[in-house]
Amino acid sequence: MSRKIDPRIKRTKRLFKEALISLIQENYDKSKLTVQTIAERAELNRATFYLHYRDIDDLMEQTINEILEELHETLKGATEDAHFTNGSNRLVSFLEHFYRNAGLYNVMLENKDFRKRVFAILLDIVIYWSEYRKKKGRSFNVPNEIVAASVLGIVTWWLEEGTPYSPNYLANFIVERFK
Amino acid sequence: MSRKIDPRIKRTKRLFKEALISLIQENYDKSKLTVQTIAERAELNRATFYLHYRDIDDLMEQTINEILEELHETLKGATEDAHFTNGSNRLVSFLEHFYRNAGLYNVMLENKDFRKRVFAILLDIVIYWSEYRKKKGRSFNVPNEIVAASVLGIVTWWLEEGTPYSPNYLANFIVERFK
DNA sequence: GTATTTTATTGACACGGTATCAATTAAACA
DNA sequence: TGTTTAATTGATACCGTGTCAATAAAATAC
Repeated sequence: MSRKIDPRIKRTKRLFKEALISLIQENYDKSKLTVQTIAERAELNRATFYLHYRDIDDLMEQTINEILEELHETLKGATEDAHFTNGSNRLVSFLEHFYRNAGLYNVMLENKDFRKRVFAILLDIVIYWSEYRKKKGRSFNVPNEIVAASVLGIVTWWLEEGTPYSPNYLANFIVERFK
Repeated sequence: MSRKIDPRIKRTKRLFKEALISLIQENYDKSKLTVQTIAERAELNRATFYLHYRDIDDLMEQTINEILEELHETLKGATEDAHFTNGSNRLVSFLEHFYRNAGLYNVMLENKDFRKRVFAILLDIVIYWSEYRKKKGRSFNVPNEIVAASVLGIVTWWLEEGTPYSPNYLANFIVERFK
C-alpha cells in the first residue's frame, strides 16, 4: 500500500497551481480562463487536469486553501514573538503577507468565498486587538465585525491602488482610525 | 430621419436588462450565465441579443451605467434639501439606495469596474463630509481615500450579511467610527 | 533489475454555448 | 399604404468541456 504520495501527483498538482497563479498574476481575464490555457501553461495534458480537479473552480478552491494556510502560518509566528506596542503587530504581519503577494491577493479578493475567509481571519485579529484595548480601557464603540469589514475595505483599496503605502504606514492609518 | 428611438429597441433593451437583473437577484451563478438563459428569461430570441450587445459583459456594463445613473439622481436629491445635522445625510441617502436594491448591489459589487465607480461616488461623499467637518475644526486624521475605502468595506459586509442594520443605524456606526 | 502498479499522454467523441448569416415575418413611421 | 427598420427563424462553423479506451512512462515492490 502506498502510504506516501506518488511524486508525480505532487508535481502535477504543484504545476497546475503554479500555472493558475501565474495566469492570475498576469491579470488574465478570469471569466475567459480555460482548462486548455491552464494546462498549456502547466505544460501538462488537458486530460491530466481532470484526473485531479473537477473543474477550474475546484482548482481555485484548493489553491485558495494553500494560500490561506500560508497566511495562517505567518500569523502564528506573529503571535508568538509578540512584543506589541499597541496590540496591532498581528495586523502588521497580515499586511506584510498581503504586500508580498499583492498581485495575487488583489485578484483573489474578488472571489466571494476567498474574501469571506480573509474576513474571518481579520475578525480574529480584531477580536484579539479588541481584548487588548479593553484591558487598557479603550474599547471600540462599534461591533468587531464592522471594524473588520472596515479594515478589509482599506486593504482591498490598498491592493487595487498598487500598495501606495508601506505595510507599517498603512497599519498606522488603520490604528489611527480607531483611536 | 428617425430622431426618436424606435420603441421596439427601447422595449427590447429594457427586457434584456430586466432579465439580467432578475437572474442576478435570484443568485444565478454568474460564471454560468449564458446568452441563451438571458434571452429565454427576456422572452426574446437569442439572435436579437446580438443586435444590441456584443456579449454579456457589454449588457452588464450598460446595465451598470443605468443603475449608477439612478444612484446619482438619488444623491442629487439628498444634497438639495440638505438640513444636515452632522454632514452625513448624503451618506444616509446612499445607504438607503443600497438597502432598497440590496440583492442587486451585493452581486454587482463583486465586479471590479462597478466597485471602482461606487468608490468614486463614495469618495465624493467623503470629501463633501470632510469639508463640512473642516469648518467645524474636526478634520479626519487619515486621507479621504482611506475613509471611503473603509466605508465601502463596511457597506460590502453589510450587504453580504443581508443588511443586518437599518441604513440610519449603520450610518451612525460609520459616523461614530470617525468621531 | 524486473514485474507490477499507478499516473500521464494521446486521440477521439458527443455535447452545449458562441457569434454570425440570409431569408422571412412583424412592427413602426411618414 | 408603402417603405423602412427590427425581430425571428433555421443554419452554420467554431471552440471549450468532460469523458473514455488505449498506450506510454514513471514509481514502487519484490
